[in-house]
Amino acid sequence: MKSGRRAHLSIADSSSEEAGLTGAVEDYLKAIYALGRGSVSVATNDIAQKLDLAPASVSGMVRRLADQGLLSYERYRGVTLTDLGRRAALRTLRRHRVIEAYLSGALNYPWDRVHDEAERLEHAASDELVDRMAAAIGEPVTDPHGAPIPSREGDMDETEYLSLAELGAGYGARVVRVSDDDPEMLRYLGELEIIPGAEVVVISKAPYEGPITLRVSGTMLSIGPALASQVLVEPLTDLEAPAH
Amino acid sequence: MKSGRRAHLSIADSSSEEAGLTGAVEDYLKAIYALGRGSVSVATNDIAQKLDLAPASVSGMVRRLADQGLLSYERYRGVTLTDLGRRAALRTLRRHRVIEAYLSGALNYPWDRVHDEAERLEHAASDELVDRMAAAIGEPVTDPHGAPIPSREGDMDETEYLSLAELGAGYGARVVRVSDDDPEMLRYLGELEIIPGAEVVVISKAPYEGPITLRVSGTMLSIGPALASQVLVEPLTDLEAPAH
DNA sequence: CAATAAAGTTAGTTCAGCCTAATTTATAAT
DNA sequence: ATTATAAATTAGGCTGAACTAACTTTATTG
Repeated sequence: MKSGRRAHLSIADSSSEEAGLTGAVEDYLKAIYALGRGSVSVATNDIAQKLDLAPASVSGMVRRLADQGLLSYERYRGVTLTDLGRRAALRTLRRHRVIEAYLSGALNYPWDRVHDEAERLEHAASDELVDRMAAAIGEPVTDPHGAPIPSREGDMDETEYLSLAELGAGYGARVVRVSDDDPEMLRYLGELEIIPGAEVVVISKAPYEGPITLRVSGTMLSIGPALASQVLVEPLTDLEAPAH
Repeated sequence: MKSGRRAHLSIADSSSEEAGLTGAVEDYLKAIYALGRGSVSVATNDIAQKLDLAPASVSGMVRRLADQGLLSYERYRGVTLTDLGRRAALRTLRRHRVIEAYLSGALNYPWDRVHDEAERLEHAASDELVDRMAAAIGEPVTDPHGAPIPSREGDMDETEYLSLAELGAGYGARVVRVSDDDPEMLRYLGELEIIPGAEVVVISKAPYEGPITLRVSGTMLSIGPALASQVLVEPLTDLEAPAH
């Protein structure tokens, strides 16, 4: 091999220079982390579905990732991130969410478009840039959709929340997080003011997957359970069964 | 080909979604533009050198770029950008320089590090992001090194400037631009306060590529011609041959 | 104007990531 | 225990973008 060459090794040397992972690898790790909440074993088909790839492609990549020590893998048995892989995943997650928060907070990006932009920038931004962004907007602890931002050291709040669909009629709750990858859904939720921090009260739930009626900032509205399940909430204990 | 697939086609669909050029292609176009000032024919070997690639690699890529209509190419004869190619190059240049200006202006990035960061981000940032950045810092017309930023429409100030090495002894000038890709040199120039906007007076020039003595913001200093040739200036007609 | 140097090109490889098609393994149901 | 189904894997191919080694063109110059 000629030594000084290779300005472009695809984008291999792009992002986290420290780690030297390609964008594709970072996406796999993120997906595996998301599916396995960090340590549970993940099915290759689920990875394929999440990344919109053919299952065969995942089999191939997963072997390479195992060779690189990013995950452990037994044929036909699913994969689990190693410590190295988990840390890399969290680093990418931090990048992604800091970038989202920055775009929203500093550049007034609408919340339904930050995800796609961050999806690309997360592979190109240096740690220094990400840290400067975080500092510039006051070290946020969540992204614009309420997802927790891992610390520089790789710790992340893993609290599990209830979804709005699971909340019983009569209960009040505060919205903590909404799913971030469907722009249209985000625009709709925004219109309804179902955003992190908002207080909602479940007025009623129709049976058989029927509509859920809510009061959100004084307004009544009802949404389907598919949408409600994408909204995570923290029940307000002091606001049970309000006058109705 | 399967239709809905392909989440990762390398980074092909990343950057200027409108154009769908890969990062490598954008780099080639930028290099060719820089070498040919837009319309002059450029030698493939020069491209190879600029991008730090083997000449053979350039031969291959250049053919593909010609197929895509981005440049015109005759074997053994060098390449010339087409209109399409030129516009793509200027789009990338705009991205690059707006990003540099933004990093410097909004995030306090030191001017010797903005280039490398922008080099990666320019392939990932959307036009919308670039426009928002430009707006956020007041639509700058140059980057932190004094290089002109192409307009959204693809026009760029192509004024040619004299280098400090070419300026005669006794003449005063204003620094308009310094070359941007050597961090160490930039740090040194920064220390000397030889930065865009600074006024310099050439006190004397030693013969045979000897040192050039300058006065910069009240201080005397001397630099070699190699460095001086990287500093572009605009002579101040009203400041000739100052008392000395 | 031939000899050589310099510039540029082909040919053939490699690697990352993807694909489809065919096959294998694991699981669940009779 | 066999068999159907679902999940996962191999096998084989393709593209983009690089490389080396060997060859061809063009340019230079005695």
